[in-house]
Amino acid sequence: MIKNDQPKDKIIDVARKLFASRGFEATTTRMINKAAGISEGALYYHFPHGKQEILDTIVQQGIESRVSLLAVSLTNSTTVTDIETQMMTLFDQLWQAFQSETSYQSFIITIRERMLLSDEQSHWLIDAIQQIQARLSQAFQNVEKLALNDSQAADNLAMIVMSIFQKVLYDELLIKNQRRLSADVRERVRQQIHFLLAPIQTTTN
Amino acid sequence: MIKNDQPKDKIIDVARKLFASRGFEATTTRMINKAAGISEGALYYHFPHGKQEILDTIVQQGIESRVSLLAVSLTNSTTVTDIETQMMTLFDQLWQAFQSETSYQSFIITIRERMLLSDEQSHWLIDAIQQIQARLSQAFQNVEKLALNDSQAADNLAMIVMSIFQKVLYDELLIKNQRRLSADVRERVRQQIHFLLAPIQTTTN
DNA sequence: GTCTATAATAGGATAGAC
DNA sequence: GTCTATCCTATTATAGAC
Repeated sequence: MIKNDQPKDKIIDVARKLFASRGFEATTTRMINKAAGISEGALYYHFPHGKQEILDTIVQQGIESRVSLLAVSLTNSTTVTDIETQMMTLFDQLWQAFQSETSYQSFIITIRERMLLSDEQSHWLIDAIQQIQARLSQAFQNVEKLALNDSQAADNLAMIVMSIFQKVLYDELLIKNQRRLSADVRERVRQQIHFLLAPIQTTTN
Repeated sequence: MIKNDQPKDKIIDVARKLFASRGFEATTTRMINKAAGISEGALYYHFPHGKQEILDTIVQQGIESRVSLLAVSLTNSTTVTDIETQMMTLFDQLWQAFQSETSYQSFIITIRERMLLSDEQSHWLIDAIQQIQARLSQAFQNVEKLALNDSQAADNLAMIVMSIFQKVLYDELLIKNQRRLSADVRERVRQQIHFLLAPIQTTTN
């Protein structure tokens, strides 16, 4: 994360912080100006359309950054030694995409100000989750160790895994306002994954 | 739902609608006055502390109403004929708690304006879900048909079931702004529940 | 208990100098 | 490209008549 000292980036940076902590409507242009160390007029030079344009820029940047972070790699191999471990790696990668202050803030803003955004902008998380889910389902089908009857079963398994992950994301980030992943929460996820996968693994481990 | 015509209730009613659709900060007292058909001064007679007091009242009422709606009944019997059916009934009950316009609106407000609320107020959903989860775990242990090794397993199963439900609630209500439960979404939940329970049911059906 | 009128302030946005 | 000064409107909240 290169801190660009250009005023435009500075404005985005302080505005993101303010929008995340106080909300878009409660943040005034004067607050942004003061925090960015610029004057009343300068803001409208960089963002002629004012506050809304700053919001759009923040949301758009955030989505782009997370989309690339969420392009997770799943080893499609049939010789996976530990599927559970791989699932936890996937979970950690997912969590990682919301770890940096910037990611976290723009995530909060994107969810909370959804009525000010386009459907496209507010649906990004569901879309991203669905894409990972599809690739997860594919990966499950290629794992011979799993006793899955058909592609429908793989779909269901992938959906359940993503539900477990997503519940944690929503609860911790959105409701509890908790950016750090506690060992406790992670352990509970691990146990659920273990419980879920154990009965459908073939006995020849 | 008795529509009370008292001005105080009318104010709460229109404010809830406005807060849900436009957000708290973007809603002015003038909008509320106009929509409620009262004058500038009347609002401050009923709510001396202004907008924030209205918000608190709405959130508090919403939590109380949902807490009672979420006091779901689980038949603790060991002779359950169809556990899957019972899970779907639970899901429908859960969904029902957010179905009425009033419930839906105050839910949206409670999540979105969480920075203006106390931790207690914003944690209610997680707490409610956890309570249902605990009773669900207990119920699972009492069902002989399920091949659950220990209480830990029942906990995990209950957590996974609630994750499946909660993901749907968040996605549909919060992100998609979709209050009606589509048959498609419900069917996907049913399949996941089936997939989850099938392998751990004893063969002697 | 509800009204009208208005005070006091803060909001977004712009003009024009430098 | 950045500043100061300011316009215009909207905001919350109150005073005082009825």
